[in-house]
Order: sequence, then structure tokens, then C-alpha cells
Amino acid sequence: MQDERADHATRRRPLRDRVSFLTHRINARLVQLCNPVIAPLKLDLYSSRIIVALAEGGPMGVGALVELMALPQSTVSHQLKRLDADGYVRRDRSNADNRAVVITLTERGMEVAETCNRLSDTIIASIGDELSREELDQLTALLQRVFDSLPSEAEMAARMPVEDSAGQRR
Amino acid sequence: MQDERADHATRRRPLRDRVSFLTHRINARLVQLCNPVIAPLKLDLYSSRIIVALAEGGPMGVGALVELMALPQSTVSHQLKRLDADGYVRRDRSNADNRAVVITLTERGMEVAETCNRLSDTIIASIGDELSREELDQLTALLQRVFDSLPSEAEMAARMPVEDSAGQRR
DNA sequence: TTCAATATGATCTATTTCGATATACATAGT
DNA sequence: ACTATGTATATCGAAATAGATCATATTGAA
Repeated sequence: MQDERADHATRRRPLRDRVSFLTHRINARLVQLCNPVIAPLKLDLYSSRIIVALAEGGPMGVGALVELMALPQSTVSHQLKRLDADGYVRRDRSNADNRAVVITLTERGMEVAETCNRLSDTIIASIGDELSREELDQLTALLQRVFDSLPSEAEMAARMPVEDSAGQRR
Repeated sequence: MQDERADHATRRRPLRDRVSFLTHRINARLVQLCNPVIAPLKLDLYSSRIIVALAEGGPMGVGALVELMALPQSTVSHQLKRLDADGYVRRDRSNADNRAVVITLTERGMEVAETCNRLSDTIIASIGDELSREELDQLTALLQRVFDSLPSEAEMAARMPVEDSAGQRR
């Protein structure tokens, strides 16, 4: 009669100990740390990651970047427009499919990618002072599984019907 | 002569395997999943977490929330103003220190906190389908250590001098 | 007491975000 | 060919973010 709940339910954790909150906190801190550093290049964490992705994977379509970054399509589109205006990428219509746009790093973009990677290295080095190589690998694997486990938007809406102020289902 | 680098340096990981990127990705997906669900309540992930924090820890000052959320002070201030306008919190001058403001959940705020926690439960249940209890605990501990290992803004600026377009140190 | 230094939040403002919608092209069905 | 439907990206506009600044309160030193 002491614990009638199932499986994982070992009581609701305090906010500070929830994975979802911890990822938020780490991310928020990273924004505060990194954005000022790369602001002189007219970059932020979003755009710098897009640049790193392009440096790593070569030219790719907007859709691929949307999938990778897990951001709204309109946000990515804006970022790319700005990166284009600042001379870091080119945007060319694909000749295979004229709807699609292929994003390519410019020369300057590739240089900046190196700077962004050094920033990333700095952060990772800091983490590496605290975690062993094995722990880092473990963490990486766990985070990947967490990402993959997240429900789709459809599942989400089904599991969490919220009522508005008038008490109507939405 | 094959690996002259030190310690953790086992080559730069691809973006997808970096802890900092994974936390971004998880977070971005959570925003996309959760915000639509709580939008009818005029909440988002930030404000819902503030509410949960207040429900858990009782009334607290703005500074404490800034520290907890790791967000810019002005962002938190705006969120609280909105939460006040929407009737979820009260903001009272502390009588111990007249500069300080104490944030308290209203009755309605406490109700909504329950909804926010159920949303959180839904997410965690989803993760719990993939990770065992032990893995979850492990992950939580690792993430906490990651957060604590992040450099201060001063250390950051020192380690990452970036030059602007004119080649000047900043 | 006076005043400088510091602390706490609110506000101002430029920029960014993102849902909704539009555009532009592609493919399939008739 | 012509319309319908689908897919890829851009644009629009309302709202949110965050750096800079302001207003006020507290503390402490001379």
C-alpha cells in the first residue's frame, strides 16, 4: 500500500533534477556565455551551429538544416537570409528540384566555421575538466536516446489535452 | 607520432555528438512540443517553469528566479510582468529590503502549476519509456555536473578572444 | 550627515523568433 | 493541357528576447 504507482514513477522530481529542466539550464547558460563572444562576427549560437553543420556536412538544403536544428522552418529561413547578407553562405536554387535551395558556405564562412569550432572546443574542454572520457561518451549516448524518445507533436496533443479559460477542449 | 594531443582530445566530435548541441536539440524539440499545448493558458516553457519553481519552493525573489532559470534578468522581469498581468503571480515589495520584490503564486497560479507539472510528467514518462530508472539518475547527475563545469563569463572572454572584421581584439 | 559604491528590478529599444500565410515549383489525376 | 494536391522555402506581423540604461534603495566610509 505504499507505492501503488507503476514503473518509473518514483515520485515527481524537483524541478532542478528533471532532465528537461537541466537541458534548458545548460542551454541558457551556453547562450549567455557564447553569444557575446561571437557577436562581433554577427553570429549567435543558432547561426554558428548552422555554419558548423555546413562546414562538416558540405552544402545542404534548408529542410535538412531544419531537421538538424529542430527549429521552426521560418526561423531557419531567417537565419540563412542573414548569413547570406553577411556573406557567410550562398543560397542557390537546386537544379535537380527548382523548389529547393542549396546552402553553401562561402570562403569567409569556412574561416568563421573554424572560429566557431574553437569556441565549441573551449566549452567541451571545460566540460572535459569535470567528466571523464567514458562519462562524456555515456552522456552523449543517453542524450541521443532522450532526443529520440520524445513524442511527436501528434502524440503530445493526444496525451495532453489542455482546456482554455472557457473550459473548452482544444 | 599518431596522437600528440593531450587528455580528452580524441578528435573533434561531429556536431550531432556534442553535448552542447544535443542539449540544444532536445530543448528546441521540447519547445515545439510543449508551447502549443500550454499556449491556451498564455504560457510557454519559460513561464511554466517559473510557475513550477514557485509552486515547489514557495515565494521567492526575482534574483533567485534569474539564478534558477539562467536567463537574462530583463527576460525574467518581463515574464513576471506578464504572469502578473495574467493573474498567475503577485509581485510585492519585500519589507525587509525595499528594493527587492517577492513573487507569490496566486490561487489560479497554483492550479496552473499542477497542469504544468502534468505536462512535465508526460515528457518524463516518454523519456522513461526509453531509459531505465538507473540511466535517468545517471543522466541527471551528469547533466548537473556539466552545468557546474561551465566557465564563468569572465573565463570565457579570456579563453576566447575573438577579432572583429577589422582584426581588432575585443 | 553626506555621498559614493553597490544592489535590485523595471523599462526602453533594436533585434529575433515563430505561427500563419504566401509563393513557387512539382507531381498526379483526369 | 489543366486542375488538384503536395512540397520547399520565403515573407509578414505580433510577440518575445536581451543588452543598455534608468530609478530607487541600501550599505558603508569619511
